[in-house]
Amino acid sequence: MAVKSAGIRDVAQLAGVSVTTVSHVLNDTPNMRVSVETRARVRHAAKTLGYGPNRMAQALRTNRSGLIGLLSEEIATTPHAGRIILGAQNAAREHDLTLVIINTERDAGGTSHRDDVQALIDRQVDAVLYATMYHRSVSLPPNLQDLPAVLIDSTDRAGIVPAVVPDEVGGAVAAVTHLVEAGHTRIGFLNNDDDVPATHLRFAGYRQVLQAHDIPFDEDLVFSAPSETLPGYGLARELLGRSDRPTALFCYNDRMAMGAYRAATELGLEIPRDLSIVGFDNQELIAANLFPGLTTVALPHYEMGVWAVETLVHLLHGEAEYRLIADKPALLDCPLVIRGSVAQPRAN
Amino acid sequence: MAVKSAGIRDVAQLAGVSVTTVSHVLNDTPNMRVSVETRARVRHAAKTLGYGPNRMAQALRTNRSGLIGLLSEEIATTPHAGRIILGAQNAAREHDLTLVIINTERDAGGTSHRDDVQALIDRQVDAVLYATMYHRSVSLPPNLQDLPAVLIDSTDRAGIVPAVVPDEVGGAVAAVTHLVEAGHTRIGFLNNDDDVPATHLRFAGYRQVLQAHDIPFDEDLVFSAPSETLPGYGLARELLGRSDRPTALFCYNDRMAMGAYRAATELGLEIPRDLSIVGFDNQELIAANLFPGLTTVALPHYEMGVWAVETLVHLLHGEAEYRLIADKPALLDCPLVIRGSVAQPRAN
DNA sequence: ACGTTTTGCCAAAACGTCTTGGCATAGATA
DNA sequence: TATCTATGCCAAGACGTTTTGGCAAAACGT
Repeated sequence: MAVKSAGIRDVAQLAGVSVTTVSHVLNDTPNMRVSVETRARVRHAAKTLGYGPNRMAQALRTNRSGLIGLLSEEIATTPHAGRIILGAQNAAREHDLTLVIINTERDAGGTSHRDDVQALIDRQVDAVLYATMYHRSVSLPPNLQDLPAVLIDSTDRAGIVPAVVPDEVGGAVAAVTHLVEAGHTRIGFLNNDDDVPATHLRFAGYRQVLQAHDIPFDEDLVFSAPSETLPGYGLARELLGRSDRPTALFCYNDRMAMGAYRAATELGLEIPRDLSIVGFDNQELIAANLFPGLTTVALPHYEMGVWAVETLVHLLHGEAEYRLIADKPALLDCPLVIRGSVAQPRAN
Repeated sequence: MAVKSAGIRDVAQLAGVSVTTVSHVLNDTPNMRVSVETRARVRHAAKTLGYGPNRMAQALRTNRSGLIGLLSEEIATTPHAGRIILGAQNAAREHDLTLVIINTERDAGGTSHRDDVQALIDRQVDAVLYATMYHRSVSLPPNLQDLPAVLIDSTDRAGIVPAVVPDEVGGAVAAVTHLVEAGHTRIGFLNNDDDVPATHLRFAGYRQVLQAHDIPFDEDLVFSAPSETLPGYGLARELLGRSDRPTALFCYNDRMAMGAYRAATELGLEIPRDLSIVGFDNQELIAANLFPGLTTVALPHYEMGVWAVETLVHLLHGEAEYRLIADKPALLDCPLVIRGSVAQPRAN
C-alpha cells in the first residue's frame, strides 16, 4: 500500500552528486557553493523522483519538529473554537508548520492542564497555542514556560506569555455607536453578570459612547443576568414592559438578544420598527436565523488564530523579543455585522 | 528555555545497563530476556529522569509517526466538525496517536483535495480520516489509496474505503415514532429538497413509521424546500394555515424547525399544546434556545470520530481486513433528544 | 563431568537527514 | 613561477531510537 518514496540518496544518485550537495541545494543553505548547473540538475532530479524530505529524519537532525500544538478548551461546544482552529491551521500551513490539536477540559482541576501541555511537549511540538473558550484571565501550567507559547482569547495572569484577545471595548463602541447614529438615545443594555473581562469591557464601551455623544447615563437602563436566552428574555420583558421603555437594546451576546426577540414579540413590538437590537458574538446559527437577522458584533476568532501562529513564527525565528510582546495583550478588531435589527426610532 | 530532556542513554547509564536493555524494558518487547530486578532498575531510572522517548527518533526508526491526519471540510462553519474532531482526538489519545488537522474546502475543484491528502502524506501521517460536513457520497482523491483511510459522514462512491455514517433512517424512525406514541396521526413532514442521502433516508424513516402503525400516507402532508429557516417558515405557514392542519411536524433539520416555530407563533398556535414539533441535527444553539426547547434527533458526530479512529487502529494493527470493513458503511445511532416541543394532540 | 539449552545482557548497524571540516582544482595576486 | 584565495564538491559523523545477532554464564540433562 504505502509506496516507499524516494530519499535524498536517490536524488543524489540521479543527479550524479553527493547527498551533501542535494541537501544544500534543496535547503538553499546560505552561502553554499554549488554551481548553477548542478543546482538545476539536482532540482530536476528531485522533481522527477517526486522527492519530499522525510520530516521525521529532518526533525531528528535539526531538533525542530515543525509541529505546533493547539491546546483548546471545549472544542465541541462552540463554533468559536472552530474558527480559531481554522485561522491557526491556515497560517500554520503558510509557514509549513503542522497543527496538532489537543482538547482540554475547561475547569479540570489539579494537574490536568499541565498534563495536556506535557502531552504536547512529549510529542516534540516546537511551540504551543493555548486557547480558551471565552475571554478571560488564566494562570498557566508551569511547564508552558519550557517552550514558546501564545495565548488566544485569554491573558496570562502573570503577564509572561504573549496573548491576543478581542477588542471588547471597540466592539461595544461600534455596536452602540451604530444605534446612536440611527438616532437612538434611550438605549438599554442587557449585560452578563459574570465577573469576566467582557462584562466590564463591553459595559465600558457602552458608557464611552454615551459620554461621547452627551447622552446621560441612566442606570435604570442597565440590567444584568446570566448570559443565556432565558435570562435575556426575562430582563427584556421587564425593561420593555415599562412605560419609558428604551427604543433600542444592546445585548451582551446573541443568546440574550434571542431572548429579547421573544420578549419583543410577546409585547407586540416589531423589530426593528418599534425596537432596535444589537447583539454580540455573531453566532451565525442564531443571528442569521432570527427574523429579522440580528445585527451584531463579530469576535475575531479566525484572526486571533492567525495572529497567534504568526507571532509564534516570529518568536521561533528569533525575530521578536518574547518579553516585548508579552507586555500587553494584542487587541483585535471586533467588526459590526449589520443585518436587519436596527432602524431609526419611531417618531412618537 | 526548552530544557534538553533525558535520552535513553542517560537512563541506561543510571540503571547500569545497555541502551538495548532499556529499549526492551520500556517497550515490553515480546519475549525479551531481562531479569525482573533489572527491569525494575530500568523503570526506576526512567522515572527519576523523567524520561520520555523522542518521538521523532522513534518514528524514523520504526517508520511509524504516530500521526493521523484528519482532513475536514469547513471546520469553521459548523459545530458538527468540532464534535468529530473531539471524538477523534479523544480516541487517538487513547491509543497514543496524535491528530493533525487539515482544513479543506468543500467544493474546491481540480486537484485541491489531492493536494491536501498529499500534504498529510508528506507529513508522514500513518493514516488519514476524511470527514465531510454532511452525509453524502464522494469520489476520493487517488492518493488516498496509498495509506489506510476511513471516511466520516460520507461514503466512497467507489466502495473501496471504509466509512461511517449516521443511521438517518433510524433517527427519523425514532423521531416520528415519538410523535406517534404521543398520539399523533396527522404528522406533517418538512423535508429538504436537495438530492442528498439524508433527504431520502429521513423520508424513508417517516414512511416506515406510518406504515408500521397503519397510518395512511398522505402526500399533502409532505413539503420540500431548501433546508433553511426561511423556507421552513414558509412551508410551515402554508401547511399550518390549512383547516385540516397536522397536529405535529417532523422537520428535516433544526433550522427548518426554527422557521416552523415562528409560523406557529404567528398563527397563534402554542407549542406543544397546539402543535408538536420534532427537528433533526440537535444544533444546541437553536434547539436548546427555542421556547420551548426543541425535541430533536442528534447526529452521532462524536461517535463517528471515535469509530473512525478505532477502525484505523485495527487496520494499522492488521487486526481487520480492509475490504471487509469497506464493504458496507457502518451506521451509527441517532438518538432522540427530548426537550419540550412534543405533547399529546389536543382533544378537539 | 560433559554437552546442551536457557537466561541475561550487549555491541553495532540502521532509519534519512543536516552539517562540519575537509580536499582538490581554477583563478587571482605577487 | 610560486603563492594565495575562491569555488565546487564530498566523506563522514551525528541526531535518538529499534532491532539483529551475538556471547558469556547459569541451569539442566545424562
